Amino acid sequence: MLEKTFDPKAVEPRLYEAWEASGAFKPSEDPNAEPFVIVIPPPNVTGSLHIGHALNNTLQDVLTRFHRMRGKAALWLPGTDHAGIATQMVVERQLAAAGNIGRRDMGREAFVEKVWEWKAESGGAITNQLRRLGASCDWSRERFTLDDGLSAAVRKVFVQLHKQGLLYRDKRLVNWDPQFQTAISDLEVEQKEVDGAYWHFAYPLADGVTYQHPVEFDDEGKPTQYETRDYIVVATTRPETMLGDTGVAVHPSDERYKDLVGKDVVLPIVGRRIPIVADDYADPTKGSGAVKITPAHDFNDFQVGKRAGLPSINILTPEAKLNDAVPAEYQGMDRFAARKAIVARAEEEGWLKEIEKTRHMVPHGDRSGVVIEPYLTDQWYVDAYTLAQPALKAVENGDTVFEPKHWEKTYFEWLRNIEPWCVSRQLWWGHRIPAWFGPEIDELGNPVVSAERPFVAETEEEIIAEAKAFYGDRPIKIVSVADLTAAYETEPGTIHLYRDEDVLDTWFSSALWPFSTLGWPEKTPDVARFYPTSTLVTGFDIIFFWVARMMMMGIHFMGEAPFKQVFINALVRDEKGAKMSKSKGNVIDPLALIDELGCDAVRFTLTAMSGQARDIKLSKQRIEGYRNFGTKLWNATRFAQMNGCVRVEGFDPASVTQPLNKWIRGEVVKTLGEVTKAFEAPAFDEGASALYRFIWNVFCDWYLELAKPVLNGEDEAAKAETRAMTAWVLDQILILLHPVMPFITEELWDKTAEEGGPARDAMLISTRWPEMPESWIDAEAAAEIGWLVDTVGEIRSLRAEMNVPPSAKPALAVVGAGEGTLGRLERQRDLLVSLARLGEVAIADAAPAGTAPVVMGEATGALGVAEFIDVAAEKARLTKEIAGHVSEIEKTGKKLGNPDFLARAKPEVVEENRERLAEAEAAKAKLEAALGRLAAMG
RNA sequence: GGGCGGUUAGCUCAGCGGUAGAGCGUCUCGUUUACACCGAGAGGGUCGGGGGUUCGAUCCCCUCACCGCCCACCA
Repeated sequence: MLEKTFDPKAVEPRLYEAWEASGAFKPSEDPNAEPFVIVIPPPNVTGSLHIGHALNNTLQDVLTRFHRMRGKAALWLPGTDHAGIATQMVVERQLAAAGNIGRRDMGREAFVEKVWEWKAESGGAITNQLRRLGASCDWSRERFTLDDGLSAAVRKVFVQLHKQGLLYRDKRLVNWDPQFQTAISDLEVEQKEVDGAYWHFAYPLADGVTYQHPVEFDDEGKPTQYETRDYIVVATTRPETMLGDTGVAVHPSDERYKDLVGKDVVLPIVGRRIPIVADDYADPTKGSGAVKITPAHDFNDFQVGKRAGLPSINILTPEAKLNDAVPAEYQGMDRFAARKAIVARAEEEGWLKEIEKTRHMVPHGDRSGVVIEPYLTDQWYVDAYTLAQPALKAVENGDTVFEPKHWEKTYFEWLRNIEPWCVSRQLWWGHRIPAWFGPEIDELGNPVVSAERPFVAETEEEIIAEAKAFYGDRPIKIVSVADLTAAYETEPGTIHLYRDEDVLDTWFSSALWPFSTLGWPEKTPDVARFYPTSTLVTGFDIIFFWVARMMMMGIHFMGEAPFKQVFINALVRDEKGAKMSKSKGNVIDPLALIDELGCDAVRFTLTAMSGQARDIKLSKQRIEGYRNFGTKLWNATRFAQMNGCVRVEGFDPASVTQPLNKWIRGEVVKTLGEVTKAFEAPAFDEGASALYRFIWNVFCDWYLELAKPVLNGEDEAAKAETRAMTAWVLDQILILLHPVMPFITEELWDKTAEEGGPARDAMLISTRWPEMPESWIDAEAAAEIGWLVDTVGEIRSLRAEMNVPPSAKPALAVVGAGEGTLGRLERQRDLLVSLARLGEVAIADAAPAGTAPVVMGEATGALGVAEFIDVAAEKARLTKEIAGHVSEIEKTGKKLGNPDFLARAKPEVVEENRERLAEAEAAKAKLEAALGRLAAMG
């Protein structure tokens, strides 16, 4: 006999092990089985499971289990990401906290060693947590972005893209993170609104030039008064950048400055003469209309500088301190200290014209949190524009479909405006770029050590070969950067190549995930069988970072989009709707919830709430509700057990004769259809609610209650049929619920087999999803049980309203029953008596005195409640009910009285309304008759 | 500035062209041998405002308001 409640803690680890040991997590090797493939969004290898992972992975597991049960070769491929910058940051912090020397002092090799140590220490945590979630991943195929196979894929992709001209080295402005001292991509920049100011500076004109500047205007905005100026005003939010100014731009059509174009200003502090240029970028309506140009430290200015032929002067070190390109007194000064110093000096020297306080957006590194500097460096770029075109097309033409569909707009928006992707990072933890540099060759064929020439190949042998082709007969040697200077001196005739120090953006390797994990570039059976994958389940926050890039790389290298469907799941928030964060302390730990309420409850909650394609506000109360749902199922099974509802070998649901059993059979068919459709879509919430409704509100509330009198009755045939049916329905419930609540269902699958009946062929996880014919839905049985349920509901409601004590068993007289109703009444009499707690049930010609009316379809029941009747209360009740019918009659009557409605509405709608009107009129008549009798009595 | 999403019962949300729904909470009743992590019943909404289309609008269109998010923007 089952315990009173399910004990998840005792069961979960045991079942998980049993599943894994059985090989159920591996895809079927049946060559005829259609593949169903999901690649996991790889969590950070050193991370731990948060509620967002729990949601995302629950949905993936629901899909995987569902399709596995449907007979597909289901593969859920797990793995982890090395998460370059994030992991490096964690380890650096740990080193600092432990009072260790920093990474730069430690050196690259030692530092990377430390990171691997940290990975070894904490790397298993996240995958073990996925196991606790019940994730049925094929662990035998687990991958890590830095393992050998994936690293080979990364090298191959880098080299091929380079060969195809889709990956190149370029000197341009990048988003520079001064804390990590690396370039980051546009996506890793977060705009934050901060308090700032526009500082208006007067730059003096060179050579004594002056001009007339308008200072007063009439109503039409025409200048009425001018003043003579020997300076031009520019405004900036970053005063320190003025040290790098190489020009001032005005709009070509700006009358105010027309005569100044071509003239110079003398840059204060620096004393450099810089030209005033005309450029469309300058907006006459903003500020003074003149804008200072710092090509080396501003993205717009860089473009202006290019067009106007202005030089770029870099004034910053990688730490964002002023470098030796600025006057000595500012060298080595931090950028923010320099800002203050320059403003102070401007004020002192009288060229600070105005300070305009403002709030504006400033770029910050999403990991470091520090202000990003545009910085001029050599980096590797991917030609994202070219790769984006087929990726756009694949979604436009439906090869890949987003669910919900509106996310496609987001995807399109980004890809249509895509910029070159900077993929090199000045970090140590990641895939080292397979590029080596040698000296450039001048016109005379002599090496120029000061100019780098890149060679790109997968191996050093290939590099040497390429270098030979380029440098001719000279001896060629690969050395480390550290040894480079010494090598030049000791081996002057030799060409020295050294490897690029940088690593690749983490997302570069993630972009290959759907095929690199299958073994590509090797031609493995997995690549052939499992690419492209079926559904990607992920959050909208990484559509750009990851989804779009996988689409680009997948199509480019595999010739086919990596997924047929992209399911975007919501973001989980706390119950007040706030984003969870450690600093706010509102983080919900899924593992704590699993400990407390069981994995199944957490999974069901997340599944049920996943319909919200935006925010999920998670509350513990909700999870408790679904824990209760599990208990309900547990106890229903327990009830079945207590009543000998054992599975019967060869039982055929088509053979049942009892209306009750025919009815529940039809309900099972309907539920199977709903759940199957929902998980195929997928529309997880719909599947969850169909299951919940059927199991609790249909099976427990009605079928089992209606089965009780049968199981306690004398009719042995009906009893046997109902027992077998109950066991069968329970089996179907376990199967349908298994993808969402795998543990409790598997446990019950096992326990119910202990009570006798045929042995189980397999664990539930490996059991096939059923198929049932529509013909199992019996309309007559459904109508009969529907009638019974309605009648019971009516009587219960009436009893409650009239305060009939639960122990009282009033008689029921049925008036006006036709042939059909009499038959139903005969067949369902026992159940009606039992569920409505009635005494005698008789057929009568008229309602006896002292009864209250009950609508029973065409017939009327007269419930003998004389002793409980409070005439006034009953009058009020009847009057209220009649009023309800009257408003219904009015509404429907009005509709049916409208010729336009009759002419234009669909016939079935008109018919439905006619029926509704007739029913309401009949019910009203019955109740009015009862009210009349009551009046006569009272 | 551009875009996306939202506004339905006290709360959290379904529904998305033909009688307004669920869960939780609230109130009343209940020791009917599965379950109090339960059962029975009840109350509770002019579906954000205003227009329009339609025989009919919570649902489609327009518009306004408010909330949230994404992208762009540091003169």
